[in-house]
Amino acid sequence: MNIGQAAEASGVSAKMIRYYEEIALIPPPARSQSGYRVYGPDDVHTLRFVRRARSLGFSIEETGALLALWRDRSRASADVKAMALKHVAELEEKAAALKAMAKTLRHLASHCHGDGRPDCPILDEIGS
Amino acid sequence: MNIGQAAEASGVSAKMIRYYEEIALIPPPARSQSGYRVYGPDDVHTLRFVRRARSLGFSIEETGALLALWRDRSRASADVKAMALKHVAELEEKAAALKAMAKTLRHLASHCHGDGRPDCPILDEIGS
DNA sequence: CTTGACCTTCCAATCATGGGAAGGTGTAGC
DNA sequence: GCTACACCTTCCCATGATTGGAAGGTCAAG
Repeated sequence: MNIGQAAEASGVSAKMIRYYEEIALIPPPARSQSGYRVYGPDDVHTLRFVRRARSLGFSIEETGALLALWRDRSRASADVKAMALKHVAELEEKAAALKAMAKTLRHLASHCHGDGRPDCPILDEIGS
Repeated sequence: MNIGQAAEASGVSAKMIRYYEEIALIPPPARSQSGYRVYGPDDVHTLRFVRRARSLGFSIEETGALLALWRDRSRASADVKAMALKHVAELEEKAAALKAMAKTLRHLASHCHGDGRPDCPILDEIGS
């Protein structure tokens, strides 16, 4: 299958497939006589793995590490678990930061009349 | 005061002050005879406003809009409140997305032995 | 009058992705 | 066989916010 069909089948855009190949996240696929990239089911499988890892918030570099673990049949599951839990902690930290921002801002907004008058504690507070 | 002192006083790095000026988020300051940027207390005040808006998660573009509202004494507080609440919603959406990722991953990790054996449901699930 | 801390501009890199140009290829219909 | 169109190739550029560094000018203290 060509890159467009692999994109369709994996949920990774053709652009990104080429990019992942360029940065060596995935191996270069076979080529047809005319130079077209040719993908097989295993390649699509790998691409789907990458897409899911990315959708779980892993960076491309982390995704590469996960891929290596995925392909290494002899790795210890403890390695994978450690990486996952470290990532969970990072995700929760980021989520908490965003929620703290939202909380602060919602608090400020609750003190703002929100009518036609110009006085607004939100801006007053940001600019104080 | 020079840019280094303005950076110190505002909490915005000298690099970013120059960048904000370049993209016209803030007005160009006065210049000394030798070409050094010269900042006054109002400039520092503006920079501090920018820093706080950024720390509340507003993009630079949104920060520019807030700055315009801040300087416009005749704006309606409703405009500010609407913008703030829209931003709160976006922040909460992003936080929820991160938490969903964390939850999924924590769930996967809870089913992983995390010992020396190779079988690991985390990778199995990502790659299925 | 030298040293060191500061300033200037310019250029490049980061991370992940998308957009588009210029040109080659594959296939369907006529 | 020719034409149209969808697809492929590589290459360069843009995003958003920030940091890093190089090359060179300025200022103040010793």
